[in-house]
Amino acid sequence: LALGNTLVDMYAKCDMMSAAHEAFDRLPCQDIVSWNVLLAGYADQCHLKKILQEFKRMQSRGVSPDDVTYTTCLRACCNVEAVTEGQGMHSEIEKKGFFDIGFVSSMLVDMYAKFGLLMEAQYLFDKHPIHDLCLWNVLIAGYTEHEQSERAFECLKQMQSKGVSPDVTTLFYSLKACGSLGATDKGADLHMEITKKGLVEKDIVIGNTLIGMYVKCGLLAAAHKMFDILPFRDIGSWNALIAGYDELKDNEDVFLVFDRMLGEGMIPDAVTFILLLNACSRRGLLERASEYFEAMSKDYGIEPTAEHHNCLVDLLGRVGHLGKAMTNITELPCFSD
RNA sequence: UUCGUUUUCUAGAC
Repeated sequence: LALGNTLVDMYAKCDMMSAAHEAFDRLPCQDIVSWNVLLAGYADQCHLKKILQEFKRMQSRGVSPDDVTYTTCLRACCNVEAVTEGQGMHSEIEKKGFFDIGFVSSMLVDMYAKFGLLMEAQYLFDKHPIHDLCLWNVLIAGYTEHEQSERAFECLKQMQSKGVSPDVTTLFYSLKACGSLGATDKGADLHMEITKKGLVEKDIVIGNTLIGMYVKCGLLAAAHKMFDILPFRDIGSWNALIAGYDELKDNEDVFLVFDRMLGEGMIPDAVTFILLLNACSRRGLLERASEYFEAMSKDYGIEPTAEHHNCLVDLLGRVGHLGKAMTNITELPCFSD
């Protein structure tokens, strides 16, 4: 049975849900793990209805949900912002006494935080007996992502005073909080701490986040210096720098950064083109935008998404071509947004 | 055998 469960899990993780379901049906009997891996597959695919349906079905077959089941269902609710369903799961969790389990509670707090229901998130955090690193992180992330970075800092302080030391995730959000508050000094402190721990060498993402932090603080020179001292650079590093030049320089230097990037053999991604198109939009450069838009799919095989079209429509509107903007909108494969 | 937090873009107007 363990082997069969692994098979279902493998299909589910490859997003092959029909194969997963088939493998599931072929099992001699379905235990709690079988159901859990099936549900996890649907959770990742954002099929909430399907999940709730299977969740009911497992119970009607006499299998009662465990802590893993609830964490999975919460993740599904979180993914599709299903507040009511999430609250329903929450009350079942409390009734069955699963709340104290670390995985369950951090998912629960994370869900409420992502919904922007931070009072509820904080309340649950406070009443939880054990504040592990992950529970702190979801709370800090919640405050940071909802314009309450001061509170994020308070949490960070409290966390450290309780002897829990920040990990990479904590530092990501702390840097983000510095950015949105323009807290340059705090940012520089964190930078030192990160350097001391040798994390810049270990994790490119943290270096990229530092670039972003300096940009948000309006310090382009510092951002550029950070970029220069990175041990190596990925597309995220370049994108962060391009974003910085876009935001902090009114001239066309941002395009020079892009050219330099190409010169160094880095391949742009979808985000790069959103940045470039936005940069053109702000500067009213219709010609250049059209060139980038064309090059994107032609030279790099990146299919334009709604975001890319948004940039173009915005630009067309800005330079007074509302008619063309309309044409662009109506020509979209789908105009759901 | 199954579960939790992880960077880079996300405007404009007021």
